[in-house]
Amino acid sequence: MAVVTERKIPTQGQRTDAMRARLLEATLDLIAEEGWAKTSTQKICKRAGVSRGAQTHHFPTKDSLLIAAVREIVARYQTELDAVVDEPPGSVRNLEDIFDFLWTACFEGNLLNCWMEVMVAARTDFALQPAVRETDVTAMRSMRSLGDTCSGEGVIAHTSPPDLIELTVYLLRGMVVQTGVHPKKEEKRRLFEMWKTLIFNR
Amino acid sequence: MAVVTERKIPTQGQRTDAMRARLLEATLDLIAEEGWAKTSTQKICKRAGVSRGAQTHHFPTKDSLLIAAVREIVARYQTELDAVVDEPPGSVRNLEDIFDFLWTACFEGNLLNCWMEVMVAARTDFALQPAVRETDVTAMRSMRSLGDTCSGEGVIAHTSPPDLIELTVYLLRGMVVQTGVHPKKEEKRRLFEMWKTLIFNR
DNA sequence: ATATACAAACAGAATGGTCGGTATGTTAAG
DNA sequence: CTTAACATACCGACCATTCTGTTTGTATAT
Repeated sequence: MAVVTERKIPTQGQRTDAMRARLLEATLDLIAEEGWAKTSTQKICKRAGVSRGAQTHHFPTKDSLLIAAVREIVARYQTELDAVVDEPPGSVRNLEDIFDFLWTACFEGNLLNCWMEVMVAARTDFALQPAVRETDVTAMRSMRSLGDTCSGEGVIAHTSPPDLIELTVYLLRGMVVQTGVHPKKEEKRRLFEMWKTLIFNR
Repeated sequence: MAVVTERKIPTQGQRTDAMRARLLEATLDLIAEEGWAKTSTQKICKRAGVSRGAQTHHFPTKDSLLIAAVREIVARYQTELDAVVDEPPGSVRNLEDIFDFLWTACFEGNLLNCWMEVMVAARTDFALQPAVRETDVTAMRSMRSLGDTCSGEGVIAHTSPPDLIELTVYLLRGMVVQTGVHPKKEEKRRLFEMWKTLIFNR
């Protein structure tokens, strides 16, 4: 009844949060390392150090766990995005800098690899498709909006910064998939610089 | 021993060829419809109307069948490519026409969907990776070489037609993956036209 | 006759889901 | 404050299904 500021034993809410976080972390690791298809609930439990009973308690079905993982992926990506938005507070952003951020966000870490796994899987998994479509639409909208407030330098007729950003996102996604089997990153970097040249250096 | 020109009963070579073709056809259909992960040997046999014994005879392991399917996919794509190369015999090709061909080759049929399934799967499937890498490299080389003999119009400093083609391939691959969960093809078409504008109309 | 093409049954492993049981946390009455 | 009643967290085993690969047997082509 009295206000208890410190707790020695974890409350149930904390326990659920911790358990869900551990399961999601293991799920994302497995998707990144072994791919979507080989990610089974049993492996997830083993990796997370969680009993199968606990997993089924928090996520009754495999789909519910995977959908939660999908949302976790885009949530983390959105976090990276927000950090960029807030970095220069109020300053005018450079479209070229946004391109470079998209590049690093694509090739640092394995979030994008996870996301490509998810998108390809969702094409033929109708239970997964709504969540993937919804999250991808909002993420794409966030990235496009990065171009709303940037300076208009390098803009050519009939091209808007948001459209250029979306184009770049597709380009980078195509690159990152191919990198999975043929990791020549420098070659991709060269082509990406050429793409920037086409836009900015006329 | 005598030369037999007509055969009422199929020779063994014909039988094997027909059986392998049926199995590969069913495999490609399944990859396109249900995705790589859900493509099992049992479903393949059922769809091809082939007993499991026959399948294991021609493809002792699942990997051998899938690798054959991988090669079949690029072989069919290469066929489409060759048709374009031979179409205007000796004439100078237009780079913009090549772009349009890449677009249609990407969004007509489901070969590209199959290929994206394969590439994503190969990232974490080391048994598959060599075949996928090899076939992808040769296919990319073929596509790049389409730009060798084309007219140089629209070429900007430090950009060569082969490089522009490779960039376009990555872009289209990123688009086709996203189309699997969000089939707004007209929007992609609009962006693709913008892409061409950036390259050709300065 | 012999090698190949095909068929069918079987084995062993892995998967996702369900279920009974136990421990721990939460709440409210005495 | 204690304690009883309840809700939630967690555990491990079981089940039916599906998977790949092997093996044994039969038919057909050479």
